[in-house]
Amino acid sequence: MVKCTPRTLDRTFGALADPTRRRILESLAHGDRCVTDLAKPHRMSLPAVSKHLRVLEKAGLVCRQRDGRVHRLKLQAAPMQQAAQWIEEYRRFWEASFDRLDEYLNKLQQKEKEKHDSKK
Amino acid sequence: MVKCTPRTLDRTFGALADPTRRRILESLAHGDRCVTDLAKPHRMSLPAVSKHLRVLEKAGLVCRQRDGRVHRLKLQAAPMQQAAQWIEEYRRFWEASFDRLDEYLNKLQQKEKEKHDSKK
DNA sequence: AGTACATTTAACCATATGGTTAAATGATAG
DNA sequence: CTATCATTTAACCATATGGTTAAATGTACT
Repeated sequence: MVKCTPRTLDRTFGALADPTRRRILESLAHGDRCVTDLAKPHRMSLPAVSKHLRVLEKAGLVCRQRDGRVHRLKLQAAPMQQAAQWIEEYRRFWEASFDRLDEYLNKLQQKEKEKHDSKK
Repeated sequence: MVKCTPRTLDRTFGALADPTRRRILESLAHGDRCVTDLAKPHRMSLPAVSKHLRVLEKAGLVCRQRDGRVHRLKLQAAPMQQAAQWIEEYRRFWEASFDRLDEYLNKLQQKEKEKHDSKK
């Protein structure tokens, strides 16, 4: 269905591994923005943000539409789908671990209850 | 529900951004393995694999159980859940883009058909 | 034409990453 | 006790990453 080379996953996960870039994507989820606007909330220089945008662009997570001198950035979430699919393969593992956690917590609660009962 | 600091996501996505580490996780999905076994399929030295394992361990994606001189590595997929949740926020965007792709492909097909019809 | 704005490029720096080989650690086997 | 096996640590190297400031580019305004 979705073609997925390792390189693509490298770039996608790599792009998502930085908090600044994730915040940029979050901004873009609320609508297209230009570079300056995207940079505003971050305490770093414009060129730094510009670099982050290039990383996102190379990962295909963002595209850009030049409109005069302002660049309008647009979220392109499609590559995330592949990442999500990759992760999805492991769902049963974390669900299993939560089942074990549940089990553990239930046992703990049971013991507490028994202790409480024995005091009466 | 699931506590999720940015640091955690950094480490999780960062760990997943390397193909060797993803292959290691895939191995571990089939069962626990020791370091030497995990290293075998990779064309790199044991210390290199050892480093990757430490990255995975710091990200909480793997835990280790020393049994004599062999270390038994075990998959711990729980941190992936947070990553999956983060990505999930963007599902509507990639679904929207696939809708647009569908639309586009349908139009294309329609045009082809018209061309074909006019030739008759 | 000249100024101001949006953005990138260039040059640089510190630290992180991914790999190597050689040596150290720690456990097992003979 | 010694040799061997599993693994890590140390020291090193090349390249990547994430940031900076200063200069360049390209567009808009008057």
